[in-house]
Amino acid sequence: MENAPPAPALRDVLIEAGIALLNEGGMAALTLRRAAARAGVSHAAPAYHFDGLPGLLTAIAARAFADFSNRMQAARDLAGSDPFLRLAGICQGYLDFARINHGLFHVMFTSPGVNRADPVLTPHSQRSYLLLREACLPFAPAGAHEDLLLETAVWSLVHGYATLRFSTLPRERQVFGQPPEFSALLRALVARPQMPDGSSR
Amino acid sequence: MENAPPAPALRDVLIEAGIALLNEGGMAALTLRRAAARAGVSHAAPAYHFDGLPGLLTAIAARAFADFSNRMQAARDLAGSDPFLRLAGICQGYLDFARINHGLFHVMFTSPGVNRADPVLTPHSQRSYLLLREACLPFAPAGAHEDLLLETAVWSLVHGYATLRFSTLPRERQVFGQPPEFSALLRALVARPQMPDGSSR
DNA sequence: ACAGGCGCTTGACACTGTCAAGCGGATCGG
DNA sequence: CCGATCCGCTTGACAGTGTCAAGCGCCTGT
Repeated sequence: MENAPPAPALRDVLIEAGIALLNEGGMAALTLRRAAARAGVSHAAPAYHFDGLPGLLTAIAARAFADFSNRMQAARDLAGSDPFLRLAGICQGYLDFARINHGLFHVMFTSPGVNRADPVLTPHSQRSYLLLREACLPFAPAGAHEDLLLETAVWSLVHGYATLRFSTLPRERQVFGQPPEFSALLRALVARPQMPDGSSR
Repeated sequence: MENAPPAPALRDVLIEAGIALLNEGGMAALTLRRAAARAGVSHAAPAYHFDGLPGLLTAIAARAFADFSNRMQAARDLAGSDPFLRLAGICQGYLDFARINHGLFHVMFTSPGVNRADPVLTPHSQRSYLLLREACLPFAPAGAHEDLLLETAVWSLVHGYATLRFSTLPRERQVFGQPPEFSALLRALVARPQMPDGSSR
């Protein structure tokens, strides 16, 4: 009578248990057996819902991309109406997510085992890219509906910055000197006067 | 009498066995026991030379950074004397390495377990960064001996491009449309007239 | 000749992913 | 109301993994 949970609950519980393990102990702590134990089920239960460890990783990546998109979208909407500030907001959401969720970020982009062509995952990752693409649109050459070069440049720049800044290198002081803020890099890349109203920043 | 190998030979053999495993079967194929078997020694031999699996990964990363630097340097020297072409050569070497050596690239930058503060590793990774920094120097504002912003931007751009292009996404057709060549992205970033002789390309 | 240590082996342990078999309860056809 | 079916999960086993302690052989220095 009362609204029964339509989707199997254990599946979601296992995903959240996996994310918790990832946040606590990094990639090495994420284990099918540990996720099962944390969910209070037997050690082989995850194999029924996911196709092995890659399946769990893929499901975690899908959920992570959803949160990732939400964070970018929220930061963009908070930035107001200026096109550059909106794009910078997207990037700030990107970087905040990478800084706060090391483990999830690693699973999403660089962990082997994730099936990045999974039909459940791809809509979420595409939504992330579309948010960035949309924010790049005001800087497209004429009235074009895309600027593949700018998209790729911003996407590469923010992803590389996030990786080098938060993921691979130990803490701060990673390479040489204090690294500049990202918005300065973005401004160096997006300094073209194609804005609709002509405002220069 | 004859020149005896001064350094322990097994250590290097294990490193090369690990690299071979990495190239053949990716990250999942790299195992202490398999590297030992391929080197023809017992399963616990690697533990003597390296501090566990992280130690082997770190040693592999050190050697990989050396090859990485050599490749960038060779591509730069082949590019002639034009500053932009030299910087583009560095980046081309960077991207070629990432394209050809998926596994090593992953170990160098994003694999957990590598001790990136290891005193054997850091000189090699710093040499890589110094090559890029040096190639950025002609574009520094005045006669400055560094341009931290440009360095970080180029480093982030090329690393993000390499990651998104060769590593995370399945094959080609990864995002939307055919991605532009990297040199176009680089040109969008490095379009400032600070060149010593004033030539615009 | 003898002590010592370096380089490696042997054997064991806990832990991992994966598979086959089985079980319990809900659902449904008769 | 009964029995079959099937979903969701458990149980038990297996090979493979990293790691550790103990030990062995050989080479070196004294």
